[in-house]
Amino acid sequence: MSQNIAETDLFADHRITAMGLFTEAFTGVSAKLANQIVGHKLVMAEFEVLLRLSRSPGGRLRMSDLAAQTSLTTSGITRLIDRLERGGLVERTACPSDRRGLFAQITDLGRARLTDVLPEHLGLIDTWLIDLLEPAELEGFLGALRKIRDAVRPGAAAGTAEPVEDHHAK
Amino acid sequence: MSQNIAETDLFADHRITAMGLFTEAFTGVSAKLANQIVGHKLVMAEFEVLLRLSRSPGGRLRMSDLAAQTSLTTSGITRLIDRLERGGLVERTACPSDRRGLFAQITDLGRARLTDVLPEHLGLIDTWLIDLLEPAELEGFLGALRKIRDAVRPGAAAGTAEPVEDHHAK
DNA sequence: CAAGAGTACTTGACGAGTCAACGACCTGCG
DNA sequence: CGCAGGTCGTTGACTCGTCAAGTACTCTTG
Repeated sequence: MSQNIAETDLFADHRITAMGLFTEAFTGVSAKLANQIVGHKLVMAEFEVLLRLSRSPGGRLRMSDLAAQTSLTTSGITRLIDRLERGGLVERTACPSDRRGLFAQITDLGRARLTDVLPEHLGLIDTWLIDLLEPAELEGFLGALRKIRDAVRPGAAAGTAEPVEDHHAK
Repeated sequence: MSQNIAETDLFADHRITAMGLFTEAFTGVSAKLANQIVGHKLVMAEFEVLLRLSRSPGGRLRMSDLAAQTSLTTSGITRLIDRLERGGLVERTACPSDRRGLFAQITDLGRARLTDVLPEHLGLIDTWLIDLLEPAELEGFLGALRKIRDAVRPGAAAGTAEPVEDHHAK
C-alpha cells in the first residue's frame, strides 16, 4: 500500500519536524501559563497589557502604542480595553496633547490583580522553562531565540512590534 | 545581569523577559509561515491537518485522532473539516468498525494543494529558523526544545515524525 | 440481553480577534 | 486662513475557535 515515496518524503521533511517541535514546545509552555491566567479571570493578552501598563511611566500608554507592542490590531486593543475597563482594571483617560488620542491607565485594582497573579506566574515559568535547562543550555537557548526574534521582528527588541507584511502570490 | 531585585521589579523579572523572548521569536516565525499559508487560501490549522492526513496510512485519520494530535477540540475539528470538505480538499468517510466514527480522508485535490504549498513553505522555515543558527547552535536549540516539549506535553513525541495508527486504544 | 455508562461527532450560543469603513482630530502647504 | 490628506480610536460584519448539550452508537455487566 505504500508508494509515492518521493512525495511522502516531501511531507516528512526534517524542517517540518523542527518547526513542529518549536510549535509544540511553545504552545505547551504557553498553555500552562494561560491556564493559570484564566484561573484569575484574565486572558493572556489582557495580562500582557496590564503588565506593560504597570511598567510604563504613569501606568499608562496610548491605545496605539499598546497595539504596536502587542500582536493585536488597534481594533483588538479597543475591545480588550473595553473588557478591562468594564472590570475596573484600567480606565481610559484623555490625552491633553492630542484630542484624538486616549491613554489606557492601570487602576489600583489592576495593579492589585497583577500582584495576585505574578508570583505564581513566575514560578510556572521556572517550572516549565527555566529549570528544565542547564544554565549554559539556557544561555544558548535564549541566544538562539534572540537571533530568531531579531530576524523576524526587526526593531522589536525595545518593545515595538510591527505586523508581518509579506503577502505572497494569490 | 542580576541586580538588587526590589519588590517593584517583580513586574520586570528576568523570567518575564525570557518568556517574552520565547513568545516573540515563535510568534514571529509563525506569522511568516502563516502569511504564506493564507496566500494559498488556507489557515495554519488546516495546513497542519492536511499534512497529517497526507502522512497517515490511507491518507485518512479519525476525527478524534486529529483532535488529539492538534491543539483543537473535537468540535474545532468538526468545523475545520467542514471547511476543508466544502473546498474539496478532504472528504468524510465512514469507519466500518465503529459506526459512530468518521475518517477525514485527504483527496487528490488536497494532496495537490499541499504540493503547491510545501516547497515554498520549507524554504521559509530555512530562512526564518534553520539558516539563522550555526549547526551546533541549532542542535542545542532543538535539544532544548525537546526537553521543554517532553516536559509540557508528555506523550506527544509522535507529533510530527511518525504516523500513529492506534485507534480503539484502552 | 437490557440497562447504564462511556465514546464519537455535531450543533447552538458565544468569546475574542480581524478587516474595512467610518467620524474626529491634527498638520502642512497654497 | 482653509482645506487635503494623514492618524487615532471605534464600530459592524465576519471568521475561527471554545464550551455545553444533544444524538447516535458501543461496551460492560448483572
